[in-house]
Amino acid sequence: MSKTALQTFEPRKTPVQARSAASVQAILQATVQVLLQEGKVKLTTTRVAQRAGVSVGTLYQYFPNKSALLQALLKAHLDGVADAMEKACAAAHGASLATMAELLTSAFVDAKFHDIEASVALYAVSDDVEGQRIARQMRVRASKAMTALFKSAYTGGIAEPTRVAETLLSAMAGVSRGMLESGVKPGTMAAMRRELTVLARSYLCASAE
Amino acid sequence: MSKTALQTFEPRKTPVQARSAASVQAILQATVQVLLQEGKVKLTTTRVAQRAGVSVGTLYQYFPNKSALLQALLKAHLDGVADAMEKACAAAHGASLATMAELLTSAFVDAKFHDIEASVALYAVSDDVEGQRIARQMRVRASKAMTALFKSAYTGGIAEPTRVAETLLSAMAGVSRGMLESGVKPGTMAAMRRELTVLARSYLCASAE
DNA sequence: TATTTAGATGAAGAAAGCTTCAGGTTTGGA
DNA sequence: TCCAAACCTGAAGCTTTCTTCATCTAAATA
Repeated sequence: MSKTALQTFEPRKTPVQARSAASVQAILQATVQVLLQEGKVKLTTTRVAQRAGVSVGTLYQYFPNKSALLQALLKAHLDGVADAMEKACAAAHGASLATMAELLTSAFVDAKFHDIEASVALYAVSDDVEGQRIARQMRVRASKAMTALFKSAYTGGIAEPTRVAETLLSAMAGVSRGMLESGVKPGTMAAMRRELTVLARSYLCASAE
Repeated sequence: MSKTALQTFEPRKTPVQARSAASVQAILQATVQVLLQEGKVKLTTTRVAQRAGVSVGTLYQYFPNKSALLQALLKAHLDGVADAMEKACAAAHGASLATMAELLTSAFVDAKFHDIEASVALYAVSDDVEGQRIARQMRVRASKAMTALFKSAYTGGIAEPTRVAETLLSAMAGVSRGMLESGVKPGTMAAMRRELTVLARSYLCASAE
């Protein structure tokens, strides 16, 4: 086994006492804060530790390296989104396309805007090579579930369910991103939700044979 | 004036001989290549210069710093997209919503996929703080033009042209990104073009009063 | 209470990158 | 041909960051 190629990203130690669990939480939150306020280029392990109120050594006790810290954060976030989408697909099984559109957009928006700060901050992380891999996994999970859902459609089936699923998912992701990156205002958010529903519904219905 | 705050991003020197113009071109292309093959974290000025076949010193003769190099690349790319969108809006003025949908998606896809390598590579750049600023400027230009276009719609006007413009633009961006980041295959591209047109047309028509 | 285990600390080693600049080469005009 | 301007070079200074580890403190356990 090559020495350099093998790089573990597993946590070095799992917290067993309450004290250390708090440290880990503080570190994760601090990472989001630093990402938002300083940007990814200025994110250093020392700075994160400082803001979390712990020492660098503590950080390295739970995360083997800086990259693992960022990946853990991104994975947790995207897993949440994928979970939400799968749940929504299960709930919408057999419904009409219009209902599917509503449930899917609701689930996506809720999941993505649940922790707005993290969502915004993590865009900076998702473009690293490893970040892209994680994002892709999430897309695969979601679009698989959506494809299966479309096949179960109550009225007029969709000719190319996979393609439609991927397109719709990307579109929702794009619209959310556009909004998150240009600053979310409470009022605008409700409007976006509506637009996204309109978009999803009209696209799905247009895709039905 | 603060010493640190003032940072110029203007080129240090403008090429006047053919030799230097070639160097600049080589550097820009090399940047894309390094970005694609090594990723942004491993992109160093030395590596870029090496791949371009020049020395670091030469690089710094035309770009005041690493950030300026990346920004120049991103700006050129996004300016191209914004130009294309404005042109398409001018061409579609007064047409039907369906025609608008087709012209807008065509323009966007053509511009974005004109230089696929650069498009893919530059996603990694667009998430830096300065990159986001540049991306925002492009979005503003495009959505302004689109808003004006929608107001000129031949049949049934759109109630909230600005919101619809921003939503559609983000959706197109999202779908393109999804495709570019998961690897473009020639066949799939034509399909995506169709899906995007369907999406745009159905969304625009659904948004008409 | 004594002992062991978990957790925390932060100075410092090591590595890497950005940027400069003094000096060399090429080009184009006079 | 000769000179000035444009262009190129790359070793090295300076800074920054990651990561380790010997040492200390707190908690749990017997």
